[in-house]
Amino acid sequence: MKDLVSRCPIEEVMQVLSGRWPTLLIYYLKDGTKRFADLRRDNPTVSHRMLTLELRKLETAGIVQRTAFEGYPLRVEYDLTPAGLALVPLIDAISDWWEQNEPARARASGVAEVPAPQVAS
Amino acid sequence: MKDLVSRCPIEEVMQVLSGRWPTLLIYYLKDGTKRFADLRRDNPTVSHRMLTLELRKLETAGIVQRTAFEGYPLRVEYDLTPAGLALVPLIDAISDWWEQNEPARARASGVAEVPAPQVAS
DNA sequence: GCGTGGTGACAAAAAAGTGCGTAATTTACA
DNA sequence: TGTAAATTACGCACTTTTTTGTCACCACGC
Repeated sequence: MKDLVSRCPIEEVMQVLSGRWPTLLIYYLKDGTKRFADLRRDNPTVSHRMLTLELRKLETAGIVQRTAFEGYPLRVEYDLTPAGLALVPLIDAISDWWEQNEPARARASGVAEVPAPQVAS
Repeated sequence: MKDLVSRCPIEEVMQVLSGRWPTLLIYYLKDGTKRFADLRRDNPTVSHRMLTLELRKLETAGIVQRTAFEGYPLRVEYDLTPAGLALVPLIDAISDWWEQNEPARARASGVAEVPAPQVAS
């Protein structure tokens, strides 16, 4: 993560969406407003440090809206922004693609044949 | 990357597509058959070790087709599989989404206001 | 002795987990 | 009634784990 800016947009998006959590968090937030503790309950394997870091990243990327309320006990709400909502069907599409291509994966992880053993010209 | 299998498909795809190289490699391969050295020339910053590792990953994921020819000098060709080709427009869509949401990002990285300072009930 | 497409060992760097502290209020319990 | 403890959403320092880079080496042919 040297520089946030790169030549092509794909590199930039992937800096945000790469990793286990970003897409998962987007999925959980798809259901509506969530609080920090809610998201931890949704996915118990994420550490609180990671969760804050990832949420901040999604926030600065304009995907997640963070709303902090004054007073104790603390209360912070997370929502998808309109941009974040627009991203959901795109992630869905990739998810569907993955499921549809399961047979292709099965084939690919199978035999590794040498298809055209060529003779030197 | 503990186990390759997880509950939901998104987690699985992201294990393959996460990182700088997977999507970039798919983009370069979109133009047609490429050899190992071609891909290194396309992106000089990837180390040869990373390139082999990433290509293997994409291969076992059924995205890339590897074709090795007998004889010296060695010759190995890489292509997108039909599944890989089907993935291209989906990545494109996310790339477009990213570009369209640049203004939203600009806003998000701006001020962080406290919207509703609530009084205790 | 360079190019080709790798593999493996080791080192550096990056990412992620762990545990502690913080604030004010609520609740738990003796 | 008093006090200890839990809750909430983190920040910070430290350690562990994972990822990535570097270098050397292989195979052969020109």
